[in-house]
Amino acid sequence: MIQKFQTYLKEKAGITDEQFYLLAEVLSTKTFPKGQLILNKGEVCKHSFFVEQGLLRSYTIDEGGKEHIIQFASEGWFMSDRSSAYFNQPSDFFIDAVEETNVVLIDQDFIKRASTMSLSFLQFNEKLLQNHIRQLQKRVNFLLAASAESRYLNFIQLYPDMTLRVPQWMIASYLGITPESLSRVRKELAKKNFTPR
Amino acid sequence: MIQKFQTYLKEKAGITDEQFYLLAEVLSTKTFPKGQLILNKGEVCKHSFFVEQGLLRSYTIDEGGKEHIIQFASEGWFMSDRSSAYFNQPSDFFIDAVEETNVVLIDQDFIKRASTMSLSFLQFNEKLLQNHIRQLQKRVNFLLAASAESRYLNFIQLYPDMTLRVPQWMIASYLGITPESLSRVRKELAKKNFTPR
DNA sequence: CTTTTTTCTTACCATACATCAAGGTGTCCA
DNA sequence: TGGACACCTTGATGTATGGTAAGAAAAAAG
Repeated sequence: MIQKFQTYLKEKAGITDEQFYLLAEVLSTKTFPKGQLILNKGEVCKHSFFVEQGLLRSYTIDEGGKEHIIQFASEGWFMSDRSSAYFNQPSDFFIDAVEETNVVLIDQDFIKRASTMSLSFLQFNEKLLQNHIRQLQKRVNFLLAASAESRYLNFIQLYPDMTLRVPQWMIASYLGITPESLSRVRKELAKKNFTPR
Repeated sequence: MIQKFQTYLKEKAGITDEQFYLLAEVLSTKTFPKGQLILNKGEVCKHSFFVEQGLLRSYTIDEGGKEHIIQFASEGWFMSDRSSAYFNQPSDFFIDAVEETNVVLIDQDFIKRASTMSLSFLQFNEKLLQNHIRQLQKRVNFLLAASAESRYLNFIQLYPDMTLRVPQWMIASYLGITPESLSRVRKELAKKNFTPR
């Protein structure tokens, strides 16, 4: 199943159906059951995963054994350890499937082919990187500046779908607080008659 | 003064002296006195600044009037609001000069010319973006996972020069703690006979 | 369905870090 | 050269968030 990916590339990167047909040679898909580990820390990340259906997360584990979620990716998003793939270095983090997930596997070969084939793909790729930087910078700023409560409010505004699909303790981990604290934050918000959804 | 920039481009991006000569047309330099505001929040960032000499910082200011430092840039580093420049959007943050600073002004025109002129420049540019992402991701991870003390230790290890040139309250701001807390963290480290430098 | 496991909540207490306030040290420059 | 100003330190106290533990609720498994 690579439909969404094809549509995505057509809309965002100007890849025609003919071009996609040629590129598809080096594409494959894979389905991971819920909970499946996809990238282990220390491994070199060989692929970027485009999520057709399902939900992935990347995370680190600290010395105390605590998980810290770096990123989620649901339908129409990419997941990868970019640094690991690009610099061919062991990955700093783990990737696994939060739900059963169907992905398109994208390797360096695909990127090269697509870049040579289409200028707009090259530009699209840069745009992806620029967007990633912007998103990370905003997150750093929030972690520096905002309270647990406003980080949570920001999260549910940015990712309303995640809020419904992901267990709360993962959201807490993404926000940099404990599940207990998030529970308390939500209780406080409820008091102030805040209703999500 | 654009010597360092020329050397930098030669070494890192494979730009020859002849190429540089051609590109230099669209370059200019500027010197900012200590404390000078270079980019105001809300302005569109038109340039990337290559620091020849001196030190810049970018930061946000929250509703409470508190500053949060996003990044430092000393000799041989770039400073910019990439997102603002790339997406032509108002900047989210401020940039100013921590010391008197001499910069090379780089605009989109330069990037375009250099990219057309040299494939290796194009690649170099992507590498810059990839590096930026890696650095930001590590920072997010530290903010999620590490205590004030270990964030500080990490900082002085990564940026020993900054530690000497930048007032402590700015380091505290970068780390996401108050100057008072940083002072106490240092006191504790001194007790454990930790000696920087 | 019933059982088992995971997730969420709540209460109590602990702690890291913030805030406020004051005093000390250095640096700049009039 | 002396005082204004920026920076750093320290102490007393406050607060947001963490840790632990237990039970409730929900979800997954059998």
